[in-house]
Amino acid sequence: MKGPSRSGDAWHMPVQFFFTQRAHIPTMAADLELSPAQCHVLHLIEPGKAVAMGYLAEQLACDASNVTGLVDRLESRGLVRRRASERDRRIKVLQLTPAGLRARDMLVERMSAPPEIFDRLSPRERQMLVRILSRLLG
Amino acid sequence: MKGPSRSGDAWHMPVQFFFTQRAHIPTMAADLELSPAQCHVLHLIEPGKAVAMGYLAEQLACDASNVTGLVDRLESRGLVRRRASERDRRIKVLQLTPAGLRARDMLVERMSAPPEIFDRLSPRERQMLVRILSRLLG
DNA sequence: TATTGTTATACTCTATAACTATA
DNA sequence: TATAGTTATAGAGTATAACAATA
Repeated sequence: MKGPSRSGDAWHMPVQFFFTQRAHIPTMAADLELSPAQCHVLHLIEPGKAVAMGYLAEQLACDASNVTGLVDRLESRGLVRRRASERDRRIKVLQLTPAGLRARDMLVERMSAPPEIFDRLSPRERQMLVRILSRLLG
Repeated sequence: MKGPSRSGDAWHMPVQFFFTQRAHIPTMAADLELSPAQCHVLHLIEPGKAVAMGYLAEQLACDASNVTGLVDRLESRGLVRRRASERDRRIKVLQLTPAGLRARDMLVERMSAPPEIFDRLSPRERQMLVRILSRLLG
């Protein structure tokens, strides 16, 4: 593919980037003995914070029943802890266990620097990438 | 989250970007009556080109048996065509049908400009994004 | 004998619908 | 009555192992 000339081509590049990244996930996840969906859940639970099941369903854009199964498996492996909220006992809140935090750290580490291609960016390009992606993420 | 100060933080932004994009896929795919995996396959089959099943397994980083099922479902919906290669009849090659091409075009269109946030980038930032992602993709 | 793709099997992911507990 | 999460069920995604056809 030639260098894009029309400004519209810029829109296609994130698509390419997404699918390329997506292809890396199964192998990376398998190394951590996780599924891609479980990786996504771990990433959504920020260290030291408690999040509700419903929040995960919202962020994953999936049905709540799905979250139940995902959390079942993560909990059975000791990566997250599930307990009823004190304010509203219908709500179940989740927290990373120490093992879950380690898994999440490895995950971000692996995904952050998967191939060496990042080294090919200059410091200025890295800075620019952060700025642009920040704006794309709102 | 504050703006990143250490250079290492730059690595986290693509991770954040990936999972944010991943969360958009199920809804977008459902609108096209496709699964995320089927979207990935369609994206890998470039218009007018024939690709082998094995190539897809390689690009998806998944087992070949998996590709059989994915292609079965895409073929049964008339989005791809599967035939034996003439040079080596062990190899099955795939091509988009006209319907498959339309689906792929809609897919890229939807993923390329999902939210209006792209408008917030200056022309120079867009250009920079293309250049940086091009290098990240090799 | 080696390679490409398929089939058989088992588990995970996912949505829909019905259900339980709490509000 | 409404909401948060679970359970039951079914279809799709995924890996492993055994297999068929071709080379």
